[in-house]
Amino acid sequence: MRLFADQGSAATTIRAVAEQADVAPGLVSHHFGSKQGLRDACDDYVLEYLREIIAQGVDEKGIADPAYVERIYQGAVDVMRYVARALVDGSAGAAALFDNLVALTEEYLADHQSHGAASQTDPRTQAAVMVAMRLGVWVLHPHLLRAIGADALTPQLLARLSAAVLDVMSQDLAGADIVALARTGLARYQQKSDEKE
Amino acid sequence: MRLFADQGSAATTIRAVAEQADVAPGLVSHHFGSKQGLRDACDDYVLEYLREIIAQGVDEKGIADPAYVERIYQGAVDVMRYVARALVDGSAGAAALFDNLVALTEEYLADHQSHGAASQTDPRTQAAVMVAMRLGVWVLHPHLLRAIGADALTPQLLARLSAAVLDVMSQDLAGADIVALARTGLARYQQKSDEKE
DNA sequence: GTCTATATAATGATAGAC
DNA sequence: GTCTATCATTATATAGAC
Repeated sequence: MRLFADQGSAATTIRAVAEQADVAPGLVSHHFGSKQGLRDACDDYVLEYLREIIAQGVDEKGIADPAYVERIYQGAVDVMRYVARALVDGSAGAAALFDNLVALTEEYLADHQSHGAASQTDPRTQAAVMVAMRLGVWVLHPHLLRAIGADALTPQLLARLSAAVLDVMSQDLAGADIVALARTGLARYQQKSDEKE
Repeated sequence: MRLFADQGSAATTIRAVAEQADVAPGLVSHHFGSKQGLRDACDDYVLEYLREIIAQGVDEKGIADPAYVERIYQGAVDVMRYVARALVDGSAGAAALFDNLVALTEEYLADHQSHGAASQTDPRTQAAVMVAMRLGVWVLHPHLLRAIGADALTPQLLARLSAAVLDVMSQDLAGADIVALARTGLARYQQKSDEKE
C-alpha cells in the first residue's frame, strides 16, 4: 500500500514490493496471482477499513469524540494516501468510494440546506465538488507539506490541515473583491454562452 | 501531453506517444533525447502558457472579462489536466507552480484579511490548503464528471464547476451542525494532544 | 509456503540507411 | 528529419525444487 501510494501503480514493481516485505518476488506473484490481484487486495482492505470509519462517522456521534479523531488521525494516514493515489491511478473500489461520499454529502446537504446563502448550483454538483476538494488535499498532500515546510504527516499536522479545510469551506469570501470579480466574469461568460445557443 | 495527463508518466510509453503523433518511436527518443526530455518539454510548454494566463489574471482586470474567461476555459483544459497529473507524478515544474500559487494566494489573503471570521490557522497553511483544494478538483475531475453524469469537460461545464468551487469556498457552513461537531472534535483532540507534551 | 531459475513480453534508447 | 531494425534492460509471471 505504501509503495502504491508513493509511486503509483505503474511505477511500483513487484520486485520492490517483495523487497519491502523481505520475500522473493516470485512469492508475491504466486500469492496474489498477479499485480492486479495485489492491487485488488489492497483495495479490499482499504475499503473495508474506511467503510467502518465512515459508518462510525455518519451517525454523527463519533466525530466530536477526541478518541475517534485520534484513532482516525493515527491509523488512517496510510489508508488515505493509498486511496488518494488509487483515485488518480484509477481503481473500481476507489471510484465507488468517491461516489459513495458524494451520495452521503448530497444527502447531508439536502437535509441541511437551511444555512448560508442558497446556491445556484444543483446539489449533486455541489456535493461532488466538495468531495473532490476535500480529497484533493489528500492527493496533493506532498505539495501541501512542502509548501508549509513540514516533512511528515503527523497526527497533529493532520488536525491542523483539517481545521484549515473547515476554515476554507466556511469562510465567507463572498465579500472578497477577487471572488466577486470571478463571479462576474463567470456570469457574463455563461450569459454570452447561452445567447449563442 | 494528453497521454501523460490521462495515464500518468510511468504508464505512458514512447511508442504510444509516437503513434499519437503518427511518427516512428525512434524519432521521439531522438528528438527529445529521452522520455524525461519529453516530460521536460511538456512542462516547459505548460508552465510558459500558465505564466501568461496567471499574469493576466493577477492584475485583476481580465478575470471579470468574459473573453478572458472563455479563452481560459477553451484553451486551458488540456494544460490543466497535464499539470494536475504532473503534480501527482512529481515534476519540478509543477511543484514550482504549486508553490507560486500558494505565494500568490498568501499575498492576497494578507491584503484582504478584513472579510469573514478571523481564522486561527496561519496564513501560509490556509493559502496552501486553498490551492490544494482548488487544484484537487482538476486532479480528480474524472471522478467529478462521472459523479454528475457528464462525459466531457466542456467550457460550459467548466464554468459550472468553477461556480461550484466559489460556492464551496464562500458558503457559510459554520452553522452546520456536522461542521460544528467536527470543530469540537478537532479542538478537543488538539487540546488533549497538547496536554501530553 | 517459500525459494531459485527461467520463460516471455514490453520498454527505453541506439545505430545506421535514406 | 525520419525511418527500420535492433540492443540491452527490465518487467510480470511461471515452473519446479525444497
